[in-house]
Amino acid sequence: MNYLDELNDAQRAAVENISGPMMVIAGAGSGKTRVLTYRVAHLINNGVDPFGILALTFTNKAAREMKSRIGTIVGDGEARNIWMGTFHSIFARILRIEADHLNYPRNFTIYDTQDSKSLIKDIVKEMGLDPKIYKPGVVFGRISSAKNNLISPEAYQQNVDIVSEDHQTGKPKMAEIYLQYALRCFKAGAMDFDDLLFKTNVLLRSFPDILYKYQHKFKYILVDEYQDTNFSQYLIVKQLAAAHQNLCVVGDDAQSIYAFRGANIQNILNFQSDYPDFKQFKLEQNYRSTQTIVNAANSIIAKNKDQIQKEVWTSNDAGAKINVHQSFTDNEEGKYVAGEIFELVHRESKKYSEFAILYRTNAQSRPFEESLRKNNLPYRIYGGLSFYQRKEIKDLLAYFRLAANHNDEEAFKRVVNYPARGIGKTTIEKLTIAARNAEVSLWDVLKNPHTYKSGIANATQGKLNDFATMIESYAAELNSIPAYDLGHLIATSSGILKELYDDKSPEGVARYENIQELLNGMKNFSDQEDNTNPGRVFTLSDFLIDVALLTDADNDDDDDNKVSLMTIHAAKGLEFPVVFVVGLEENLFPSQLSLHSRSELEEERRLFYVALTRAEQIATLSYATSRYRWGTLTHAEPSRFIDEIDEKYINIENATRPKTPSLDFSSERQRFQSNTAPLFAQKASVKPVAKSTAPIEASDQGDIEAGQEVMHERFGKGKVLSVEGDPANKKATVFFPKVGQKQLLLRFAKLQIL
DNA sequence: TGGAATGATGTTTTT
DNA sequence: CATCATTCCA
Repeated sequence: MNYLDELNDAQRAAVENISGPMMVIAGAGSGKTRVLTYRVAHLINNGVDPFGILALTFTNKAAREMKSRIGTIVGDGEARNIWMGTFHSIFARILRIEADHLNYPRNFTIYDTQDSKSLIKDIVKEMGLDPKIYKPGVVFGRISSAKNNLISPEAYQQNVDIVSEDHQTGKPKMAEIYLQYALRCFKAGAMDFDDLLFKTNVLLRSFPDILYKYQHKFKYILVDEYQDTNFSQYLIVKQLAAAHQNLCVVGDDAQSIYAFRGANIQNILNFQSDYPDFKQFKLEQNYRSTQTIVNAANSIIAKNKDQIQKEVWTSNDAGAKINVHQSFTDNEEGKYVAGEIFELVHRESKKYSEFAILYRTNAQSRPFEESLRKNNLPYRIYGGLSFYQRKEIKDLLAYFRLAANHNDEEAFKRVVNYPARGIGKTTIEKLTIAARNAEVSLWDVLKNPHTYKSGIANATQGKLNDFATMIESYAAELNSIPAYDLGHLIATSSGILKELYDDKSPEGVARYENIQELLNGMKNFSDQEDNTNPGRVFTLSDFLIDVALLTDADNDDDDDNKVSLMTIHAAKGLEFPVVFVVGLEENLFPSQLSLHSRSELEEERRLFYVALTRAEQIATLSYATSRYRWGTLTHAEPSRFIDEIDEKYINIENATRPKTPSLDFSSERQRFQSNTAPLFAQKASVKPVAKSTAPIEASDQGDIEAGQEVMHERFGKGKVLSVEGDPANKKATVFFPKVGQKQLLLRFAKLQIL
């Protein structure tokens, strides 16, 4: 049981508390994952059946990693049987098992956001409403938040407050759209992301025997990132935990950053009233970051009103001050960050994977990509347009989906005429009209043109029949041959592969490669071994169950040595030695959409807190005074969040002369900027701070040879062991008592001979 | 019916 | 500035 020795008192207490309701408030970097992992292992070591443990995480990746770490303690065989995954994937699994209770097919389709919006667009059009008023994104958001608050279409329609609100915003038909949307999803045998939680609630509420079954199946329930659960998730957990009350929730109110999608911070604050006899554990010691970073982060979060009192502290070194860097444009910001990374890599032999660039919005990644590429710095972008959202991938997946579920209309519309097979707009229109009149699916009309009087010409009906025959031939193999074999067959015989192969444009080539990549992934999927069931064939049906809920973060090539670029949301739960938080400008971070209310601004502030606390050793904050936004150059003010950090933790890097009306954005300009005008001239609260340490005068690199004592800016005193390489690229191996042996390029390392 | 050209339109964050 | 969507032409 030596794993208990690896825990501090608070962590250990949480791990050893086996039964009853409990809440762990875990400050940033306080070893939350370790506690969760060890707690599950501890349960199993104390005789709890892994099949009876339900552990809900925020990402599939987190679940996978946790499972394998538990496996190293209790054995993989045991760990595999834990029900561990995201809310969405776990309850999708349960919904498939129980689908017939809800009159859904077992192999129901999961609509992603694109599918949902496309369906809403159709509905708005069919209802003859103005798509400018009923924008798909807005309508979808409204429906989504209704579902997350467990408001059914019927309840929505009857809710006076909601309906009058819709009238006030000029969208009186919202309730009807919601109703139609739910109906069409049902007819298509599809659930959207929110349905996976909503329908789970329906299932548990409407069928007491099913509720009973899962209550007694899951004797121990753990929920990670509890601060980011919404009402729908909260109620699922509450119902499931009601019988045994062995519920452990872990979270940090200071890191709640998903209120925009319905996450309710009240869930964490209300835990006490739901479970009056609960035990609370606070993890307050931070093992991740330097004192400077921890203290700076604390000084920021202190500005928020809504929070649970806690004191995050660390016994780590003080560490370097947080640099605050100003650029003139977004492009220069990119150059600056790439330059810093280049220098740290060469001067301190850091690995690329030790760096992260974090931004507020995905659109900000471009200048960083360019600069990194120019400097030959390998990088990986997380998020953005996910692999699975690319057109070519969605197209191929749509064939899979349609084979599994002929009523999946979003898939149908996507591929019925792609690649082009002479089924045009008018034909689709005829199909649609007939389908809506008879309240059946497009597929039904296609198969029975006479019954539904589609009025489609014979020649065209022939083409439709060919299409149907093709899809049905795929369907016949769905549960028999390996996923890869059928996937490859579909990609080829549908004509998609040829279509993309013939496109020799760079984008076309990239698309072709993406399809290949998907097929490679399917090959891996098909080839996996099921230890409990040797010889099992992993079919396309199996593949489809997983694929809808996969995200980019689940791609496993993160062992490479690359700089990470991602939004702060995507960085949650991760940590890096060196972090750049970029684009710290008013109206960008905090986002201008958040400025209307205190609670939204507080969420932005928590987001900033999350960003800063990702850093272990070095954190740099960066902003530009102007940047391209929707095509035009716009002026930007430094973010208020910079002002909010206690100034003793930051180091304002480059003072600049006052802004001039005539803007010259050439990079040359940086050379002029050494002048004296204080940064934030118009913001009285922050004053420029002198550099904490005098820069070390670099000695002429030619003089450095083995045996000498040298001084390094960051590593301190050291001894040169050897020097090698051609004169322009001399590399020295230096031993520093503080940090050990390092290889340094003399071109970059500012070494001073002592 | 299909493809190319032109216009409008929009940027928060994600399972 | 990009993507998308609609329109226009062959």
